[in-house]
Amino acid sequence: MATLSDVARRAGVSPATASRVINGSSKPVNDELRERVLQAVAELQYVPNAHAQLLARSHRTAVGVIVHDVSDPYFAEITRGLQRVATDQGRLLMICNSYRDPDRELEYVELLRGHQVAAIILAGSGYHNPDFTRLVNEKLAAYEATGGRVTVIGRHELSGDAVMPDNRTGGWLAGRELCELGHRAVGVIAGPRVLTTTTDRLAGLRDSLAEHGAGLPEHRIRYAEFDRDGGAAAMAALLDADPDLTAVVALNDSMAIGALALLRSRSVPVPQRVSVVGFDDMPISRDVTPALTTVRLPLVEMGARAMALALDEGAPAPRVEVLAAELVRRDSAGPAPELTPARVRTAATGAPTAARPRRASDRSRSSRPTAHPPAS
Amino acid sequence: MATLSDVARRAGVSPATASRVINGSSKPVNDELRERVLQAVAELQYVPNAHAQLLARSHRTAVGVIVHDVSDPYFAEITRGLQRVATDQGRLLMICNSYRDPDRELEYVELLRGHQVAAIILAGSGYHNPDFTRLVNEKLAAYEATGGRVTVIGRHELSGDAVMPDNRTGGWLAGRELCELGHRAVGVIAGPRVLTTTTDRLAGLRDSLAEHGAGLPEHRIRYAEFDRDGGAAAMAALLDADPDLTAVVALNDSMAIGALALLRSRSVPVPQRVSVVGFDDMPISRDVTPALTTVRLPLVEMGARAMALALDEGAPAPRVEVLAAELVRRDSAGPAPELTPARVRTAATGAPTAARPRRASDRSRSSRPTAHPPAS
DNA sequence: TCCCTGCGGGAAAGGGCTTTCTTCGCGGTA
DNA sequence: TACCGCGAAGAAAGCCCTTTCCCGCAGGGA
Repeated sequence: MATLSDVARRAGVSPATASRVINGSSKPVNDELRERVLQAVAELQYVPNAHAQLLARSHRTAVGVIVHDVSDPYFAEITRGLQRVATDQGRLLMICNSYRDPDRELEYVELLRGHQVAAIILAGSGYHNPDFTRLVNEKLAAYEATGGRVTVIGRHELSGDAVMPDNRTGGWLAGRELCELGHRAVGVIAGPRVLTTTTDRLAGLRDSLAEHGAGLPEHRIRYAEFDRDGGAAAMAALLDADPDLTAVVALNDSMAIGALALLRSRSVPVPQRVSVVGFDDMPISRDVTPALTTVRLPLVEMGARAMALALDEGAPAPRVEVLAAELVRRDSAGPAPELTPARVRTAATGAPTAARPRRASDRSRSSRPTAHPPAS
Repeated sequence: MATLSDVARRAGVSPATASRVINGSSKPVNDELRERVLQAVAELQYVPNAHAQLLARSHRTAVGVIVHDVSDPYFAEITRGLQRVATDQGRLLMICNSYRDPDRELEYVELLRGHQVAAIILAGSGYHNPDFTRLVNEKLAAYEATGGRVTVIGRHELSGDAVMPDNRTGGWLAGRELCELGHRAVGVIAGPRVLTTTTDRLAGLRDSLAEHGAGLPEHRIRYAEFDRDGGAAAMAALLDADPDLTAVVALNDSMAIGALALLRSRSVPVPQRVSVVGFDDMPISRDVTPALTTVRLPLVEMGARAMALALDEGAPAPRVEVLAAELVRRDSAGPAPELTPARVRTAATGAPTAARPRRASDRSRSSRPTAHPPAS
C-alpha cells in the first residue's frame, strides 16, 4: 500500500508538501511541485490511510447510528432521512444493527465511541428496563463528557437531544377512528411488552377507547414480536379467544400485514367483518389488499431532524422535538358490521355522523381531530 | 477522552502493561497489576481509540460492502446474509449505499480502501458502461495488488471472486411458466437498460418465449426505474400500447407490486384478465393480493456465500459460484383468458396439460423443469 | 559461587498522517 | 553593503496504540 512518503519521494518533495497538495491546504504550493505530487498520486494509485488521518486530525467527522435493523422498513425510512442530511454535510455514517438486543446496543455505543464519531444517534424503541437504561445512560454521559453528541429518536428514557414521534396521540387517533366507525369490541395486536413504543401507543389507544366508551380489557391485547409473523399469530389468538371482535389495531404495519394475511387465510372479509388499523405507514401499506388504514409517522423527516440536531454544534440544553402522528384512511377499516351506516354515531358527542363513502385507495386524507388528543 | 497512558498512569504501570491487560495479550501479567489496570479502565470509562489500534495493528479486520440501497428489500436480504457470516467471524461491516450512482460507487471503493478494509464486496447489478467498468476494475486491481480481496455479487463485468444469481435461467423460467399457461402476448416491465441484471433476465425470458413460440417484440418491453412507481408507470404504458396483453413479467418484485397496484386501479382482474410474474421473491411478495408468482433468488444465501468467499484467505484464482433461481407459484399468474383450462398446452411439446387448480397463497411449490434451461 | 534460563515488566520503535515550527533564499529598504 | 521581512519548503513533533526488544531479577544446575 503506497504511503504519503512514497508519494513525496516519487515527487521529490517532503511529505509535508505532499500532504498540503493532497488536502488542498490553505498554504500555497508552487505549481510545478503541485503538479509533480498529483502525478505521483495518480501513478501510485495513492489513497490516504483514513485511520492515520483521523488520528492526526483533531476534528471528528463520522456519525454513528444504532438502529434495531436497517432492513426493517421503519428504520429504513428513518435511515433515509439520516443519510440525506449526513451526505449533504459530507459526513460518513456508520450504521449498526442492534437487532433489539440491549447488550449489543451497549457494545455498539462503545464501538462507536472507539471510532471517535462526532455523534451517536440511537433510533428505535426504548426498553422498560431500569438497569439497562442506567447503564446506557452512563456510557452516553461518558461519551458526551468528552465532547460527543447524542441524539435519540423515539426513546424518551435516554438523555440527549431527542426527536419523538407522538406515539401516544397516534394510538389515540387509531382508537377514535374505530370508535367513530361504531366499533366497540376492539382488539390490539401489540409489540413486545418491554418496548416503550408498545406501551406509549397502547396508552393512547386505551385512553381513546375509554373516552369513546369502548374500553379495552386485558384479554383483548396480545403481545407478540413486532413483525409479520408475530402479527399473524396474535391475530389468530385474538380471533380464537374472542370471535365477536369487529376491529383490531396492530401497533405497527408489519404486524397489520400479518394480521391481514391470517384473516385472508380464514376467509374473514376485511373490513366488512373485521376492520384493521396499522401504525407507521410503511411504503408497502398502500399496496396490500385491502390498502391499510394506518397511523402515519413522518419517518424520513424524523431521521433528517435527528441528524440536524446531532450536527448542530452550538446547542445548549437537550432539545426535544415532537413530530405529530396522523391518521391515513384507506380501505382496511370500515363501519362496524352490526350497525347500519346511518346509525353510526360519534360516541363521545352522541351526534349522528353521516356514513362515509368508501374511499379510493390512495386518496388518503389526513384526519381532522374532533376532540383533543391527550398530552403525551 | 481518556487515553491508554492515562490508564497506565492511574494504575501505576507502563502503557505496555496496560495494553497487554486490556487486549488479553498472551504475555502473562501479575494479577495485582492486572486488577489495578482494570480498575483504572472502569474509572476512566476508557475505550481504546479504534483508529490508533488499526494503525498500530497490522491485520485488517473490517469488511466493506457497497450496495445500491440497503433499504431496498433485495439488498436488505443480501445484507442479512453478509452480516450473519461477518458477525460469526467477528468482523465489522461498513455498508455503503451507492444509490445506483456509478460515481458514488467509485468514491466508495476509494473510501473503503482508505479505511483499510480486509475485503470489498460489491453487490447489485453491473452497468453496461465500458469506461466506468474499466475505471472500477483498475481501482479494484490496485486494491487487490496490496492484498485486499474483492468479491462481487451479481456483477460479471468486474473481476474478483463472484457469487452470481442465475438471472438468465430465472427469466427463462418466468417465460416458460407463462407459456405453459397458454399466454402468447407477454409484456415485460424491465429495469433500466444500463443494468446487466435487466439484460440478463430479459435475455432468458426472450429465449424462453421464443422456444415456446411466443416471441417478444420490442414494443412489449418497457424500461423503467427498478421500483414500485417505475413498475406502475410501465404497466400503464404497456396496457395503453397493447390492450391485448394477457400477461406481464416484471423484472423485480417491486415493479410487479407497482404493476399490481395499477391494474387494481384500472379494475383489471389479476390473474383472470392479466397474469403477473415478478422476480426476486422479496418477503412481502406473498402478502400482496393476489400473492405474487415470482422467480425466487436465494438472496440471504448469496450474501452469506459472498462473505465466506471474501474471508477465505487462501484462495487461488477467482472463483465463481452460481446460485440457482427457482419459480415460486402463487396466485398472480393463471391460464391465459382466451383458452379454456382443458385446452392449455405446453407449446414446446404440444402435449395437453391438465389445468392446474388454483393454489392456496402460501403453498408455494418450486418448479420442476420440463425442459432444459439455457446455459447462462 | 557463577552462569544460564525464564519470567515479568518497561522502554522505545514504529504505523501513516497533519501541522507547527524552522529554515532558507530572495527582494527590498536603510 | 547590511539587514529585515516575507514566502515557500522542509524538519520534526505529535496523534494513540501495539509489539518487539531489552533489562533486571530470581531460581536452578554445575
